[in-house]
Amino acid sequence: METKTIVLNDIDYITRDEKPVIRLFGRDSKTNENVIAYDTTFKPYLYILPNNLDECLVELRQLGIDDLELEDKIDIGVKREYIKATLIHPQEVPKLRDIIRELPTVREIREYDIPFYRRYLIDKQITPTNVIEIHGKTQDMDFDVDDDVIIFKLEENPIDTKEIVNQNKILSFDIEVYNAEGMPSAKKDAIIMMSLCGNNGFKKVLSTKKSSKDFVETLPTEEDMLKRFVEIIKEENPDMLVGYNSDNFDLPYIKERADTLNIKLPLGIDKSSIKFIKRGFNNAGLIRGRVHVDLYLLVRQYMNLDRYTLERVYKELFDIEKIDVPGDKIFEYWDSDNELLEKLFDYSMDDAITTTEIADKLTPLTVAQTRLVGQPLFDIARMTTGQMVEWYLIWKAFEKNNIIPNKPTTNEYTQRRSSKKVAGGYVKEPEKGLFEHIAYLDFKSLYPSVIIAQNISPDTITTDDTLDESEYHLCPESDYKFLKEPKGFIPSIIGYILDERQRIKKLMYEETVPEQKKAYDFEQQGLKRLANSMFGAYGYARFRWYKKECAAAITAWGREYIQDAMKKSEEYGFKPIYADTDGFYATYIGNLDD
DNA sequence: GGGTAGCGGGG
DNA sequence: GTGTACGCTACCC
Repeated sequence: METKTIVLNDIDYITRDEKPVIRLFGRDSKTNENVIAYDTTFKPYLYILPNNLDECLVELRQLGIDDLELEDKIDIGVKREYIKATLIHPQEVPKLRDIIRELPTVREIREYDIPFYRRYLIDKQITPTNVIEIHGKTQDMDFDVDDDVIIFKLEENPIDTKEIVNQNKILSFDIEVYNAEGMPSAKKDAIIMMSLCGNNGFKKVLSTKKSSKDFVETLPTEEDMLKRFVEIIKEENPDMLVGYNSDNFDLPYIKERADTLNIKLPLGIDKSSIKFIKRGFNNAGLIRGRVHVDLYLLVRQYMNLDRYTLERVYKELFDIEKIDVPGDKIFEYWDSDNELLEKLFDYSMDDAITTTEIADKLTPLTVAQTRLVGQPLFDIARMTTGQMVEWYLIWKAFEKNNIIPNKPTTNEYTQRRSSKKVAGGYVKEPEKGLFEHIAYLDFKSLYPSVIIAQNISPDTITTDDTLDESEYHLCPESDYKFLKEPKGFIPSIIGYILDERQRIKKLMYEETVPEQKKAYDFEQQGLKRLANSMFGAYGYARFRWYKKECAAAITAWGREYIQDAMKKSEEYGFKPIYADTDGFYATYIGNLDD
């Protein structure tokens, strides 16, 4: 048996002999070769809570489901016995679950909608972007792959070494398109330039026109340009392919152009073309085995701006104006064949360069979040913070033997959405006037602290009126009660996140190697975001652990905390003049010489 | 006020 | 893909 260590970039599954085959895509951490490790042993499953265990087992066997085991799992604080039904193929699950759900002996089904590759990552406890140790042998499989890709058959579970790679190789790309008739259409408007820029210094603009600029490479036709584009991506073999709005513009355009010109686009490690995955209201451009990140989505998540154009974002982050060519004039610059064309080359190059610079600044946080949440970087880069919280909790639920709550049905979802909104933080309108000796006092992570201190969790909320007052926390402004013991699922996880953050911050301050110091900084930022998003998630209608009462209790206690703090400050000679949620401004009116 | 249509980024 | 989906603002009645 051989052992390899790979940086885990991506994961999927394919079907062979009607059985699923998990594929881990990675890069050998020593030789840098591309590796696909496959696992034929992993099977899909779901949980069934029976009304009548024995009868239910009979009914399931009648359906031909005979790989059945009994397992104790905790459901929102209550231990129950579930039937774990293991199936052959993931695509059976949606078909069978509807039948199983309707069986008279079945009370409820669980964990029937966890994508197969995510299930694998969770169950094997391996994390994308980490270094993974794999055991098995180099053995061919009928994957269509490039010659230099190593195919590896897993014979044991992969092991997460927890080792991380601090610097990812980034290659950004951008295209310019002929647009004499307004927004271009890929059916008729050619791609005129394709720019590429790596964080290793690689810079190139491909075009069908000539230039004296050394970064320009001229190709005879658009077809040749597209082929060269594929070639460069294979040669550079980056950890991350980055574009700006590339999910919805560049990649769809490139794909449609290739289709129109009737040429192949073997960008994936398995020689596959770009695929589009429907995610919400827009596409995600997937290049198999490589990680495509659309920076626009990260920028939307991390920055709060009036507009999110590349220019605006670049100015905000670096305080430098980008080379500008008005979008609707691009075809005029192209047709000019004079210095305007030269300016267009510069503009095209600059778009890719700035994209790389922004990526270098923002993606380390996304990679840190990937490692915390344990899902693929491709997915994390397209998740909202609420979804990240959910997948983090799903991972933790597995660790703590908690069964995962179901996603809300459409009915539950619309009900939640239409129900009255939870009251927010306390706001004191600012007092008019000019004040001296202003102090700002605020709570460090107010809501996470409230959740922990009051043990606010779906599994600790109680309506039991026989309890003694000493046994629960009573929420102000309402009669919600939360048990003091045992520690709730979510408070214990937030507690862990906050402790972990303190530990990482300590490491960060002690660290002397700048690279590592930065890595710790991104990790603690990721943890902070996770802790702070937990409150919002309680009120997010699509959240599996949604609990309006918890959200309401958190803000109610939050209001109490801040108002108490304001009162207390008055005893020390302060007069609060403005407050919002977790902090307030106060003017010092006591004697400063005291 | 409640409801829905439209839009973001990209050229 | 163990598919089915955002969140805000403008404008309407």
